[in-house]
Amino acid sequence: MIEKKLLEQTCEAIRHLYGQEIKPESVGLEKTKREITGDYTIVVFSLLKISRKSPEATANEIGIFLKDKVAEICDFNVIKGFLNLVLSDHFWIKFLEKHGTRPGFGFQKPRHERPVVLEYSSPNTNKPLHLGHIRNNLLGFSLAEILKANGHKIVKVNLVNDRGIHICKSMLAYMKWGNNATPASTGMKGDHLIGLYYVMFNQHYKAEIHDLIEKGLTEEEAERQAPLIQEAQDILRKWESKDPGTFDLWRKMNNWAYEGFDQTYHRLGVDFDKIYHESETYLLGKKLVDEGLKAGTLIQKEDGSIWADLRDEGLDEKLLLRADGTSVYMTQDLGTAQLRYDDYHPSSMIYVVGNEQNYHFDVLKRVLTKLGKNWASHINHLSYGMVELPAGKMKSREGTVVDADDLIDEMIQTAEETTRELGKADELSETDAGKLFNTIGLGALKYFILKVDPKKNMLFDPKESIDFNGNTGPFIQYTYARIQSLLGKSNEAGFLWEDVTVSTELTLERLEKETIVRLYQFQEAVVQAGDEMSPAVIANYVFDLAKVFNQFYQELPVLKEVDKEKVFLRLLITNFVGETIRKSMSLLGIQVPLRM
RNA sequence: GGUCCCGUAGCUCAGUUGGAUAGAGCAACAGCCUUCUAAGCUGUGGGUCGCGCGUUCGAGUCGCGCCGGGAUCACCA
Repeated sequence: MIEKKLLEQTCEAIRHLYGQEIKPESVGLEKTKREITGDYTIVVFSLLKISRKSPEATANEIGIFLKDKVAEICDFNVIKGFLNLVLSDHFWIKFLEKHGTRPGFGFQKPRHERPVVLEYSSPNTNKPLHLGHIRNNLLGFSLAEILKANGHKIVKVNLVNDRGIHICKSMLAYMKWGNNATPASTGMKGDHLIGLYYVMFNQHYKAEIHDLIEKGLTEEEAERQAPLIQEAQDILRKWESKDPGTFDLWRKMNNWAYEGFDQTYHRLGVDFDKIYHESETYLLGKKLVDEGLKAGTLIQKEDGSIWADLRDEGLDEKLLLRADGTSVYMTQDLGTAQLRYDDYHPSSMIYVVGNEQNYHFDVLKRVLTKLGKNWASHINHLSYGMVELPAGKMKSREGTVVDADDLIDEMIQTAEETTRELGKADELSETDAGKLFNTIGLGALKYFILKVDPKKNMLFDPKESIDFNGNTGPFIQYTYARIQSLLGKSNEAGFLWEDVTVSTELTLERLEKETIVRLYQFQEAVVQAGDEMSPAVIANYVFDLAKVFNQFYQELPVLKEVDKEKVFLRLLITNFVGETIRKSMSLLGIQVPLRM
């Protein structure tokens, strides 16, 4: 709001000084760099054509006008073409008093009526979740929180890919070598048990291919003719014809997977409002395709298969329905999109899906548009990059994946070791200590993943990358814990700081002001994160805030000051920083401990 | 080959609608616990922002062309 005022008054200054009208948007207003005195900077280079004076003279004239007209500006300085405006301490202190104790700060945006449907996670039921899913789940959950903070209603949706050849492979291996094992009989998580058979299938399948190639077949022939894959396809056909035995096993094994997933989701702290199953929705797309064919927007080839012709849009033809009438991936996604639209009439539909499917979503939107769905333009793909390991890429078939549950265990264990080493768990009960290790371990993991720009591929080094010092979750949690301790101490010491008000003459020290300025910018960071669909904005913001506060904490006494107003002011800042850290971290799905 | 994404310090990453001397963390080295939690703070060293050309008062940021890495272009999902 102060920005708006500065922009308007700058226009006023130009009208007054040079007799020309310009638009507020065309004024170059930005935050002053940290090393330079000032809070806001107006870049005047673009105004030189109007002023017909040197950059320094122009900046000076505008500065004089603004200082005179805007009460909040107490001073200004000019460096080359940069007009640095200094806002008064009084302005910042008033801001602190107004917002410092209000818990909802940063969330004053108007509510939106229509919801946003946000799909994330979307697991396959034939193997457990891995590191890639963790990035997906954390991004999805965090984005939901950020959008909520921006006034949106959110429907979190999970689309479970519970049918197809992959689950049949696990089923086949189980029938052959499973010995009726169950999660209960083996003590394994259901999804891990199923994953075991998926790996088993691939091992035997690979061996069969190898043998067939020895016998003189080409690789392609071998892959197609191996008995195991043919048996798996047979199971798929039985499933599609609803063969009772196959269907029962399918249901049983899928339920194991769901139980396993639920545990992992619970540990990660993510949840869903609605779960769609592809087995229930995969037929719906066919109807859309039929309608498109009748309307003449789709084409049918001689063998009966149906296609969308996207060549005049720079893409290729895309198969939508096989010759035998069965559906493909795109068909299903058309159907689920329509279903989702009918269910919620959302203002937008967001899909959190890896960037390897960029093309798929491009095509999905175009086909829906072709089918006359004008809401297709409201589909957004939050495309995130792969998580790479130091050893190379993750390949599920080659066993070079990082299992989600293992990773979480490892993080919590490392947190425990480090915490005990520092002697911080000594005074805690077993349950409290356990909770703390959990909070720290998961905080480290979540922050590490979320601080990276989603669209970029990222490197995950389990040994070295997970640290508890520096730009990490635990560092921010630690800052919060110290703040809580400090506030507790202030209560013990009997500071009735809610009764005090700060006089207008009080001046801010550099670190106080820097901290307040960052708090002021918090709301903007939330909006930006929402627009860019990037929790990384929040993560990097809150680290910056915590870092500045640690300096503040180190250099400025908070409770030892004699001046009661100073104590009050610093407690106000401390409390405000604490609240902002808590809120920011909750937008990332990260908990903060009261002590650590 | 077509399309899309990425390339910033030894490593992992930030870098606001193009702005001032490109920033953090890790790692290395040197300091700071009798003082609100040292998972902290301060300091030092470390850069051809992949390369080139262009746009302009000004380019890590925008445009074009190269180089390098990745993804995708399936009757898999």
